[in-house]
Amino acid sequence: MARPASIEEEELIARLSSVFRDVGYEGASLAMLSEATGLQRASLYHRFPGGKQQMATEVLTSAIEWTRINVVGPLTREGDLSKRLAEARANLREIYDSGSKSCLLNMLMAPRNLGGPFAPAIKTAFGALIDAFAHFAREAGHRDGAARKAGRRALTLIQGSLVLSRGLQDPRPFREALNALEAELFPQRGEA
Amino acid sequence: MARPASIEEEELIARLSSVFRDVGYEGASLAMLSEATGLQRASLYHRFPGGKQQMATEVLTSAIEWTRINVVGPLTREGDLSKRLAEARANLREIYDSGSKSCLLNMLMAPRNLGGPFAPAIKTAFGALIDAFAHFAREAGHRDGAARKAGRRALTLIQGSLVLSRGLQDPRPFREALNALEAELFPQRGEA
DNA sequence: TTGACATTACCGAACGACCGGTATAATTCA
DNA sequence: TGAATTATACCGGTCGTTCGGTAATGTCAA
Repeated sequence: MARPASIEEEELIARLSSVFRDVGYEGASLAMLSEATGLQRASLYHRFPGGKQQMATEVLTSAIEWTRINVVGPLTREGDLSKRLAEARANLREIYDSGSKSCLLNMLMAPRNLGGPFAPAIKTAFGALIDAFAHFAREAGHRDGAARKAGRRALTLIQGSLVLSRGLQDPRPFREALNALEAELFPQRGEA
Repeated sequence: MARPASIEEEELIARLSSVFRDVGYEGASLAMLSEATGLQRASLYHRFPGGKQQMATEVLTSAIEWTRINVVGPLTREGDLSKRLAEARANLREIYDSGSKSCLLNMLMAPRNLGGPFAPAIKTAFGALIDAFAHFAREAGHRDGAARKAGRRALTLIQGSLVLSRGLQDPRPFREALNALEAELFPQRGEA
């Protein structure tokens, strides 16, 4: 068909993702993206005719898909609750490198802060994650309202701990947040 | 002395801060900063010979000072615990506009993600906030280790809720986080 | 097999626009 | 006036983007 790509789509997206996660959308220059991927700027435009914005969009789509599979999946499928939560937690720990890497959803929020091109996707992604956590909490014995609150809290803890861990350069907040998930999602003594 | 400044230092910093909070350091152009302040670029350089970086540094310093006075202060001074916490909460709610505005410390973390020019100040600021919350938790009856953990958790909730509230365009996570502070910092039945 | 040709992947060079920053003249007030 | 402040014009550099061209691969008829 065509000359074999020197870099496959998947790896390409991964490398672009790494840049956007590190420096954000505005901070990511074509020079950086070129260097990170090994492709010249013009070559990037061959793969992504829509330019930088398309790159970020595809990276974002890929990240959301990853979340759907590796977090929402375990939280909402059938099976042992503890195992499912442990799996989601392990996946989160890996992708955030124990808290040293930031969340793409947070890094892409800045551009034109409200109404930016990524805002709808981010909103949907956050919503899906909260729903998944809430579904899990519901299944774990929480009542509806409390389950939704627990879902929001779970995601709040994760996002906040990523901010803190990066700012303090200390993995502890992220680790503590992951460990706290169990207590957050399973009703404790005295809770409904 | 000199011609009366058409805009005072305090207001100037506030307007610069607003831009950096909205679009981050890389996203803030001198054109934006000029328009937000009503000052021409050259005038900004008269006030800030160090350029954009100095503007961001002074904005950051000002924000940290604000935090020291309006959050750390109430949390660590003497007096009724509930009143002090309520005051800190009210100040937080106001500066974050009920969750619709983002945290400067988070927005200035991106530039050269690790080892950036703002990283040390951010680290110190986060540390001071955690210490203040921990001090409060300790005073509220928590034991040392638990108090420090509660301090980290309090800041984690605030930062995470800001991320969520902005991403979801929904003030609820931030409001819930503020409301949760009491339960986080005061030992609950069953806790040490 | 071979040659013609379309398709694809990639790159070098250049574009206009805007970046952060500066020099200098005009303006404004004590 | 003289000092402080602003306004204007400009600088080199980098931004995101585009274009023309080259090399590699695939198709297919001869």
